[in-house]
Amino acid sequence: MAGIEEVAKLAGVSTATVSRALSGRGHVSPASKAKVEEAAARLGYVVSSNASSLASGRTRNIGVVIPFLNRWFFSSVLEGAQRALLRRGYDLTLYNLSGEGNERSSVFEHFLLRQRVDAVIAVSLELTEHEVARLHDLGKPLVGVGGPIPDVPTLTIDDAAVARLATEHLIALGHTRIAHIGGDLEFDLDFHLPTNRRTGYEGALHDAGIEVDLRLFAPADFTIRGGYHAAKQLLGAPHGRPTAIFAASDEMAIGSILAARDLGLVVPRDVSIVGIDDHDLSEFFGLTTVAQFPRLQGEMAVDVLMERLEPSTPDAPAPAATPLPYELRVRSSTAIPPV
Amino acid sequence: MAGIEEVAKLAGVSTATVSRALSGRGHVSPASKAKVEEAAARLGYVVSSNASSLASGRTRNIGVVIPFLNRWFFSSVLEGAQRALLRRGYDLTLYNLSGEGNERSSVFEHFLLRQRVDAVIAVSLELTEHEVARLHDLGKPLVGVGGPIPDVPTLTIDDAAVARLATEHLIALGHTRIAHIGGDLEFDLDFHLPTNRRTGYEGALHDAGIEVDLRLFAPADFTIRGGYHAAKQLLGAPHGRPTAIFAASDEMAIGSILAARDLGLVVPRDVSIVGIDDHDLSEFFGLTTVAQFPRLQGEMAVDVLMERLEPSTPDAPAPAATPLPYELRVRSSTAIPPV
DNA sequence: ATGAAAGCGCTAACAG
DNA sequence: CTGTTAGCGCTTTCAT
Repeated sequence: MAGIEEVAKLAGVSTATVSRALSGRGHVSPASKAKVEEAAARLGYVVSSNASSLASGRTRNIGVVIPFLNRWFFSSVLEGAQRALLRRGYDLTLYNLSGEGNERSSVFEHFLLRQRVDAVIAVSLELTEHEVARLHDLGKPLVGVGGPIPDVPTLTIDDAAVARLATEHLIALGHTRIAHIGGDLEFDLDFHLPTNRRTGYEGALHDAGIEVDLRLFAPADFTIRGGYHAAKQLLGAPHGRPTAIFAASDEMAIGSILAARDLGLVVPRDVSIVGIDDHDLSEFFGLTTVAQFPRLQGEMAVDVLMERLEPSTPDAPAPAATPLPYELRVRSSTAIPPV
Repeated sequence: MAGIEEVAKLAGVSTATVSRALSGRGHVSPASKAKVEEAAARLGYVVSSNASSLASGRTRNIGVVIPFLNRWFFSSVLEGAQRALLRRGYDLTLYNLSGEGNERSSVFEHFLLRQRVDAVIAVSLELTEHEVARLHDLGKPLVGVGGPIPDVPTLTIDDAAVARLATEHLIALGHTRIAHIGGDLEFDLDFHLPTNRRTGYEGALHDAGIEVDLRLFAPADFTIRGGYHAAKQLLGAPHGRPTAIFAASDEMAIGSILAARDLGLVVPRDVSIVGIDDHDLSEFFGLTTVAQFPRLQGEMAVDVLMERLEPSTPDAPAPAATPLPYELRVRSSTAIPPV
């Protein structure tokens, strides 16, 4: 493994110049820069990130703390963040908190503190004040994705607005008996997404003069399976069956489609179904949904961090709570209600 | 941020003792060890991984190179590896190669070489000799998961045996017209899994005296959607329809179940379907499958690496190609063939 | 624009 | 079992 000294020798300059030429900080004449680059390439030289970090205090590494890896939303955010970081020459160190609670504390008490990361991205995690403070003390910027964290810049879609849009789509088609499959309480603890979506749903009904019928609400766990069971309850009722279901996630909506089929109902003729996400599977199922763009959210989180780590303009405007895009995608799971 | 010196002062010992007490290498009296730990806790001291790495040459960080994040197999392997590493106090730095080809080369030419990782786990990646050599030169152990890499210890299920087991299950039920949905060529380039599974399938047929009918093979892309379309082809044939389908992955098998339903066929009465994986969704669909355990595979990969990084016994036995467990899970998608 | 040299914070001989 | 000390490989003032 060639060191900086060898590169310096080969290029006929000092190690300081090599460092400057390769990192881009400080001025170096084009001539020396070329010589250094050529020498580095010839020797296959790559800076040691440890030595560099120790000397400079910057690691060029970002920590991403995330509760799940095997769910569409989370893996998509992760993918977006990874891409954006790689492009900028940053590494991504992953902390998955899917296990029990003590993993969480060890991540916050040890892993994140050992100076391995310059900043952290917390995905759908409600951090305690103490956790935030700990990071803050170290001067590590923190940005959240999905689920607001007090005093921390966070990227999160407007869940109420998204839910309202989905519901309004059904209302516009003429539906009035619109059921909702939302999150159960357990899910609401971590981030208030289910509540917010439900609020949007109820708001839309209310504005349309439709009374909210509590019997048309069913909780589930955001999985296909959970959505299936919830929808069976809703659609199996002998009287007053809803003509439409708004599910708080595409996976639950897909479960609802399958439940409808098993009950002999034709979607969308007998029942319309709409979800939120635009999950990978949604197109296949012809699911109408409100798309959110988690990959983009991951990328944007990186953008926000970079602006704080390497401000392009001195007056870095801290985007407090950037609104994120979403978009209704009408496919074949929604139609006018049965006559 | 407290440093080692302050801890040493507070504990009344030298920095060397602090280092030894906290890292566990070298002998320290229980008394000093206790004092050091107490002092460290009081000051909220955590070693700087950079300084430690630079001085010791060990980073306590493992690189994981993986082609997808949003597929069940891959995210499960990742999750397993992450858990196992966290438990041992290691970090995991992620390199996702899902983008274009140049991401791959930059990962191998720069990221992995900057001394940030002690070792790398390559998931379902066929590395070039050059890539392997590059890592080898740096003295970085490398272990593969899924898909053999020449001269590198690799954890991979016996795809042929797994496929054979699935097929034999169908044969034992009395099926003789057994179709196979396998990978298309594109998939075979990276790791020969599709070919191996097909070989197992054909071997089982052959041993049972059943002739392989090429018309009963359909390629797909390992997704639900792909499996759906392939199965429609297979099951839509007016004559000589297969009575069973063996899909090379659960996602394709699930697609097949959906296709059968759309064609008015009842599973398993009219057609039996079996997959490989035991995907999260398989139980919900009642899919009979051969389970593999990707989370375990990720954990085992870490075990193998640890044995090389921190040998427990001097005579570290390099496990060349550990066979991995798999298990037939019979559910409700397979039955005797229609009369 | 470039070089000399002083560390960054810790670990690992080496003594004792 | 513990302290002393010399680096680990690079970045960054401070001069020039």
